[in-house]
Amino acid sequence: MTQNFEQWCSELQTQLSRNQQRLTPQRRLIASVLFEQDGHVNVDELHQLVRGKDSSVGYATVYRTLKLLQSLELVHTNTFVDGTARYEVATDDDDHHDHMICRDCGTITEFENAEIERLQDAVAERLGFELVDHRMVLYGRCIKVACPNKQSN
Amino acid sequence: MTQNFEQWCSELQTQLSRNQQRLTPQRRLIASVLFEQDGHVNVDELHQLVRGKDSSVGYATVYRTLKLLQSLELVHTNTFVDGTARYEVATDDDDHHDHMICRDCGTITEFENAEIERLQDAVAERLGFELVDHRMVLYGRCIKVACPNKQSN
DNA sequence: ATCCTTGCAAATTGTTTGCAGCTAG
DNA sequence: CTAGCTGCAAACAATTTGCAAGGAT
Repeated sequence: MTQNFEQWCSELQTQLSRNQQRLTPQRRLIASVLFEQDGHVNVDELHQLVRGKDSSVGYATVYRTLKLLQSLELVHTNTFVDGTARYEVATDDDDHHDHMICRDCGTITEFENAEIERLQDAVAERLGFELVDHRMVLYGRCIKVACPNKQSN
Repeated sequence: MTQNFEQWCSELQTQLSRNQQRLTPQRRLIASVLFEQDGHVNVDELHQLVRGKDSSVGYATVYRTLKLLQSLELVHTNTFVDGTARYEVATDDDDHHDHMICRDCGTITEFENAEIERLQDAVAERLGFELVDHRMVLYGRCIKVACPNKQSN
């Protein structure tokens, strides 16, 4: 996480005004909550959190804002185990990361691996493609008896 | 594809009877259509194909059968571009493959890369996990001007 | 006979959209 | 003012489930 909220948000601001769109209080709030969350929240969780600060914000606005942020490439989305899309702030393009998920407790751990990314490029090239993006998710179990990340749910 | 339908289906048969479940004509039909399809069909497409051979088979049965096959690890599921789950026959565990999708025409190409798999294992171990499974999807564009795999849809 | 399975339709779930009122610029 | 935005509720789409009838052992 190499940026702070203000930097990221002013980028948002810029992008929006470029298209005659507005940085409304709701959008700013949703963005800030998502940013400080810094995890992989789904719409429902995000909506709960946002409502904690402004109970008038509607579900649809959260959806629409996320879709907006996504189209501006300011957030990334991933659909992991359950069917729900999960969102996370997109930082600098370079530090792309992937995810490792514990089959026992569902905890999502991030990691980066430049070597794998190199090989992905090589694979794509061999297949005659220019690699644009990728998604990689590893599923596993903690080696320890009790998963150290075990959560209540 | 290292197996033929009969081999795969008798495995299914075995698994089913072990749980007092039955290999009904519908299940066999759905399985066979999925097998010969050997692609990445979604439920709707599969249902259409099945209906072509037996118009009485219901939508829910296709869903239930796929879920069943999935739980027996005889099919794998992946959700690519559109929101719909796509299914493919799981052959021997060893020849796991991943997917490369063309952003232009949506064609799904399969590939295997042992080197990447090795690195995935290494990453998981470093994070303190025993790697159980993974999903990797590469998104790209054909280098050629006109995508050779271009499809109508 | 028992109990798994089916087909249908209704119910759920996650997400999108239409619209009238509201609001930032 | 006047687009763009919001909240609500209704609409959608993918998938699941309840149930009565059908079928295999």
